[in-house]
Amino acid sequence: MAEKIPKPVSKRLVSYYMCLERLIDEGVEVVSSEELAKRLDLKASQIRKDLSYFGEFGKRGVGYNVEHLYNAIGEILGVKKEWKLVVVGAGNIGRAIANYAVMREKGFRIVGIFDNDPSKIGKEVAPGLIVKDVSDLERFVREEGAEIGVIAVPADHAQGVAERLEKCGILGILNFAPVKIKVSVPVENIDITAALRVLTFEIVRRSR
Amino acid sequence: MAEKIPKPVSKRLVSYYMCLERLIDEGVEVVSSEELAKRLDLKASQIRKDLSYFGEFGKRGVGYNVEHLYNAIGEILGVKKEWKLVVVGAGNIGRAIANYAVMREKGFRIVGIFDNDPSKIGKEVAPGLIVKDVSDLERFVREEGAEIGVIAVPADHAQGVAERLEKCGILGILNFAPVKIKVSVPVENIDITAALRVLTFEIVRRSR
DNA sequence: TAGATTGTTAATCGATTAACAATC
DNA sequence: TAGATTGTTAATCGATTAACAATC
Repeated sequence: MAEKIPKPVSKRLVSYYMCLERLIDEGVEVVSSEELAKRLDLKASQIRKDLSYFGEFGKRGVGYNVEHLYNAIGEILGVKKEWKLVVVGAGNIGRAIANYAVMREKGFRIVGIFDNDPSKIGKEVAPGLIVKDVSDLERFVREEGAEIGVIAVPADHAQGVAERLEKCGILGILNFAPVKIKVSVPVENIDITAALRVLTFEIVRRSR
Repeated sequence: MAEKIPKPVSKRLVSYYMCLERLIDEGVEVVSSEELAKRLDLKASQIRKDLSYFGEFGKRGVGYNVEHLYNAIGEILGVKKEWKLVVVGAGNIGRAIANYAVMREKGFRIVGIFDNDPSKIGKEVAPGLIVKDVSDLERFVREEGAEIGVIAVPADHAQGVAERLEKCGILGILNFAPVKIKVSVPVENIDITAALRVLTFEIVRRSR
């Protein structure tokens, strides 16, 4: 331990967590790294290695207690807590996020949504969620103690919004704008157009 | 050349393409790998190496002609063409995709959207886009010659939908459901909840 | 105890980067 | 020509995997 954790581990950790959730639903109580590997299309040794960065969670000769491992990974991922989100941008993506009920179930609660378009401000875009003026962003984030900022504004506004979020104490950013954001807090990017381009590249490549 | 292309190259290729688009907007005519690297936060030698898998695009001592490289990468990515998409699932995500105008501008045209919920079928969810019964999916895909399927259904239906799409000749899948889909065509995954979990993991990790 | 499966080490594999000859 | 920057090789770095001792 105290070893450096390879970057791909975090994504896999999330996939382990989701797989264990499913195993709990199925009523499975104990699972081996081999069985997990089969379900996730990975190597068993990779799963054991990944887990070893965080501790020892299994019983030799037996496997992993599903519920115990699930809780342990949940702890590592910061799942316990309810996270408060603000969404900046009330266009298509912002509104879809605001209405994406699954997030709430998983512990991500949207506490505010903002836009600079006067025709959008004041509108209720999801049950109980009224679009606020983005000029009120900083005050709101501080008062509500929001921790995650979701950027759903056009590309040319994304960096500016990110800097504002960073300054008022946001801990992490989920960015839907197709630009590389430079801030000191962690950023996760979701770029639908980029994903489509990677897909068409793969399609074109295979057809040769 | 004829060398195996590392997996991360495709994502970077897309980022080069987007960066060159911006450079064209800025009126820049020639760019060095050094300048590109600075903008994308990469190493210049990585960019040169990546490009070398596909050919020679620069002039030694000079750099790359922005427009020429842009077109060359566009060719590699399969950008020229207009791609026809069908969206399966007319919930929040499906509808957001249907309304995401940016995609159309980039050459991704949504030709159909499907659901199995009778209360949704027949509704117009985007200008000119009426939700169709998913039982009509196969016929429609074949007749329209749709190439890309977007899966925006709940996790437990995703694999089934994917297999149906595969069978009727879809060339690639963009999957929003939080499950690993097993088909022989290329799949790109977008999982918002998973991205949020990776983000909170990073937040929790840094706070230690 | 015998069989199974973990946790961990060491070997392998793949991707990135530095360095430099080629050449504009 | 001299200076700059590419394309490519070889060295380095990091991640994955096989193998196995530890142990349930």
